[in-house]
Amino acid sequence: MPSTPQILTNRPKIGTHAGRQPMNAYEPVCAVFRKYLRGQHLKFTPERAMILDAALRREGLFEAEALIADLKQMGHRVSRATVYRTLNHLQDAGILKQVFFDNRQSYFEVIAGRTTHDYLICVETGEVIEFHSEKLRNLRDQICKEHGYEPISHQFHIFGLSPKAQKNK
Amino acid sequence: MPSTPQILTNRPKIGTHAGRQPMNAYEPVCAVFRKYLRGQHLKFTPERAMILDAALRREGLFEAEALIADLKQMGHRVSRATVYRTLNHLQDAGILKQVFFDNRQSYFEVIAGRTTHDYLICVETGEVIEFHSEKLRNLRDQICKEHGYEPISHQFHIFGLSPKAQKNK
DNA sequence: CTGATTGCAAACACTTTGCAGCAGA
DNA sequence: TCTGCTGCAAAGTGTTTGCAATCAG
Repeated sequence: MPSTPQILTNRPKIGTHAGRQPMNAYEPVCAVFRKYLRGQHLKFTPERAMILDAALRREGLFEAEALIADLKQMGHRVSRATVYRTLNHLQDAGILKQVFFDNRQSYFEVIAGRTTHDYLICVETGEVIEFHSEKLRNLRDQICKEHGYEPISHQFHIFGLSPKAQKNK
Repeated sequence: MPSTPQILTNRPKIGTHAGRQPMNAYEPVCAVFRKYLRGQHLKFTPERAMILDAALRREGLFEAEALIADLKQMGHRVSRATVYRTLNHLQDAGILKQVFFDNRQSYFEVIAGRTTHDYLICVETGEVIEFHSEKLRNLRDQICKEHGYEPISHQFHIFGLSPKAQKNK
């Protein structure tokens, strides 16, 4: 385990990696995470910092396995178990959202400091398009109100045929 | 395997069962299924008939395991494998829809001859409320149009706190 | 110091698959 | 008859868990 004490509040230093551009500033989100951990009497560890960092470098949806691969490629040795455990904490902290598309695995998406997305999935080609709709959000809140629910999050997946798939028919 | 030849086009006779009221006429949906099977050069078997029947007696969401339990309680011996295989066919035939809520299992819902639902899920109590929104459907079609997609189906899950859960806070 | 954390491997739970015998069409 | 179907048990897979050693606060 690399020796990275409080420095981890800054983005962990890594070698060349997967070539994804950082989408979020690491520091502010890390602060959120640390605050959450403190509130839960949990600890901020180098492993958790690395996992958060790797997640923030991702764009759009990703699977736990992909994150594990990223970490390995960055030269970080973190066990699967720790990644899964941390992903749950990041979710509870409101930094990640877990998305369910199929029954084989779940996906994650960074939500802290980003606009949330919904998905258009092509059932033929597997293409996934992200979109954001204010109308949808309003509709969601309205539906919650009608049932006395307090909205927390939602998932809206549309399955259909992409233009490409339609052409191939 | 009970001897139930073409009679299976009518609802299979079963003993007392879970006490759920049949929601769909069996015959018309069975006709759809048989047509689908014929088109795919697949066969209509007593097992498939029983599974379809059990599914149609269900209301709202159900898990594969629940269906297997229903079948057992009805005194039908059908293997897990056959149930899973048949659920896939029923989906392809447009009779069932598979729903993904969590990463542990998938759920199913009968859609043939029923209005489709979306769900409000309480993250505290696990309560699930079904609702239907024409507005949502229109929004879905509009979003598809914008991206050149041809809509097939969708899933809209809202996670939040039910009135009961809010009180407990 | 003390309780939370980590890695490892085993355990889990749902689902899929290979195969030999059976049975719709 | 000719495929497809069934049940069984084994294999798969993503995820979780128990445990002993380790570490953050």
